[in-house]
Amino acid sequence: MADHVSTVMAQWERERPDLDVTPQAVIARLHRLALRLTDELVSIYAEHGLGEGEFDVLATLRRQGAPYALTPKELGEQTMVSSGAVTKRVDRCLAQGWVSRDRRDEDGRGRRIALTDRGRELIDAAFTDHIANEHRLLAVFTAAERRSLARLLEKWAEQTGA
Amino acid sequence: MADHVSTVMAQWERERPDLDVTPQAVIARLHRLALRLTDELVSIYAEHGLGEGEFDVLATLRRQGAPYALTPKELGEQTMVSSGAVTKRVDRCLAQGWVSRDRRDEDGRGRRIALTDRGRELIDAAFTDHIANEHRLLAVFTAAERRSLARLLEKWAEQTGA
DNA sequence: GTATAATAGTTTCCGCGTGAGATATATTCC
DNA sequence: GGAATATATCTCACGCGGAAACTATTATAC
Repeated sequence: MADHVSTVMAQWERERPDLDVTPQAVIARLHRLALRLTDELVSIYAEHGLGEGEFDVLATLRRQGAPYALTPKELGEQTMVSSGAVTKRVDRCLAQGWVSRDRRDEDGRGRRIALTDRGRELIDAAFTDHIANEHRLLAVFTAAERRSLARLLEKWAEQTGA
Repeated sequence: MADHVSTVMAQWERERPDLDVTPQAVIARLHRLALRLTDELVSIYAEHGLGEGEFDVLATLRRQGAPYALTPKELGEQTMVSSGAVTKRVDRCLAQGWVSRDRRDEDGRGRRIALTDRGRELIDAAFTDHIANEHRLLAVFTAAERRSLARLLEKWAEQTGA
């Protein structure tokens, strides 16, 4: 039984025999898989009342270690979203009492976003479930396959410009 | 030089030594990579005046072969977006004269979305560039690595429910 | 054959991210 | 020290997709 991407590739080979569409075996599959995995991950976030953006913010702060704080700029760099998105994500976390937002005294332009106790408890619980979920999603693979996949993805990411 | 994901994993190991975060080596990398690749692909679509949604619609119709037509339902299934999104994507393509939308006589509920000549010329040009772009993005890898990566992704997708 | 259910698309409202501008504060250069 | 520039953040209009409600048509049940 051919998967969707194989079918698509066969169609292209018939329609555009002048092109070598073999890259799709990697690129199209990777994108479809990423979409599907995102759905799986998001469903766990939702069990904790979190959207993807909120999870992203809280987890990023949490893994910095005490005192669990970053500037909006750092937050944006680590989570790969625009400054406007950071503001709104933080606004939402703020409304729920998961983070605080203070002016930094060293630099009046800067802010300091920090986890509250409630935020920390929440992300600790959610992250525990999240990791269990990732283990479940990877259960298809042997340890060797996982290493191999991780290595290939790392190599690719590094090339593309980490 | 460690990549971003390695850094993140090291942070989690320090902060949450109770968890085995190794799955992130695969899952987080895959997601970051997918984001980055999407940007690269979209920039080529944009050179042809296409957004991702429009490219998706036109390419899906094109690869069906003559007469390059599908129903909105089929279009939605193949491109993994909601029915509302299909309507709007088709609206946009329609406004540019790239597709037509007719009532199907066998079933008055159904529609038939078909490529126009202009739409076909456009997607043929755009897709040629798109595939060249994918080759460029995969140039990092040896043929064996590409096969290996394709196989691992296929296995995973198949498990997750194609 | 008519009522009911199923199916195909469309519309509407909403949430979220982007990107350009606006604002406030810092820094640099004379 | 003041003007010009740079930096950090926020604001806002916009585009896009999701989900549910709605419309139109067809299929099913009796």
